[in-house]
Amino acid sequence: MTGLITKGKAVFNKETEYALRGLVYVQVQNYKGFKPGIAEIAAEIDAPPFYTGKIMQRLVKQGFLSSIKGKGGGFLFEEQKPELPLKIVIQAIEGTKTYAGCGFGLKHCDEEHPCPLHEQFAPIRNSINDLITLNTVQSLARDYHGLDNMLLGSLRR
Amino acid sequence: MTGLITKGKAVFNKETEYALRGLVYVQVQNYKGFKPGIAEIAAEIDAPPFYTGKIMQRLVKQGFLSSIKGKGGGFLFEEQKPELPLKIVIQAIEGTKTYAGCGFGLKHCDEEHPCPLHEQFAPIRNSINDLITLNTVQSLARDYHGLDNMLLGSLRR
DNA sequence: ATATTAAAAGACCTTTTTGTCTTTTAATAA
DNA sequence: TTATTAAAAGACAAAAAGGTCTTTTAATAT
Ligand code: FES
Ligand code: FES
Repeated sequence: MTGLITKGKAVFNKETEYALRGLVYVQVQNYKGFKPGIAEIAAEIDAPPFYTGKIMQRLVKQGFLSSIKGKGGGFLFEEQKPELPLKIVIQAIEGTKTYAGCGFGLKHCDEEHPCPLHEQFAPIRNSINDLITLNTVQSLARDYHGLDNMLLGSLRR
Repeated sequence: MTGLITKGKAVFNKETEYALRGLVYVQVQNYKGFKPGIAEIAAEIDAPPFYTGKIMQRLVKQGFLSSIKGKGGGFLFEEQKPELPLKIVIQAIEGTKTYAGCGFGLKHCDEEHPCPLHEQFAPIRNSINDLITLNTVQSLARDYHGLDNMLLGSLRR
């Protein structure tokens, strides 16, 4: 039997999660003067190493960050580049229609053609959009300042 | 090349969308005294007919609604049953952890171990949970009262 | 130059999701 | 009883997501 009672869905897909965590980790290390490599990134963000490599390479190809091959190489953000909103990354991976459509799955979503969920759902969707627009890889990396581990017990004050 | 720039992700997966729309459509028709069949449901909710059949059957097996075989048959909600919150359906299909975890994909999500998104994300997640807990198949069906088409131009007043 | 290091490219594979279709079972109608 | 109708069951398959691994390319160090 397939379908009912599966594992449970996250907000973003795995590739997006790994990409976001990877980018933030790179920026955290960059702020400390380091350029992490794939093996280190994968270990620190708890992602499959080879898959992490593939994802990081895609991000470089998209121009989100730079990489250096060979000894002493790794990944880094060019300092002159503007901050990178999470939304840009998410949409590059999941498509531009992410969190833009009707929660009920209808073709059109607007005030003229609202589904029964629209009034309650639209503000939530707007909040999500604000969240991923206002937060950047850099702002999250700054939040991690001074922490040695991204994965557990992060921002306790 | 795979991965970057895909189609775009909806809030729920397809099976969940079809299930929710199908259930609401059945309830709308029940309120009018009809018991729709698979072909009609699929057409009205804009879903693949065979897949719709499979999904409706799973929902029956889960006990969310009843079905009657043979001539004059179709799907119906037993009137004595309590209203069915969307969340129950969603979790039966997508798993109980849906919209429960960290938006950043971390293993733990609580006030003691917040990721940099937690403070902004947790209230949004709570709103989503409220939305799918408070709205039921029946409440949405009542919202559709008097409408002949679930798919376009629905609740204009 | 040569060896070493590390990312890039890309082939390949597994699992999950989504979807199709045929056969079987149960109900009703003639 | 027989034909018809419609859901149930389940095999099968295509597409997408997730993941692995090998080979190639580019940089550095000796
Ligand atoms: S029409 Fe459904 S959320 Fe806007
Ligand atoms: S810890 Fe990330 S959302 Fe709560």
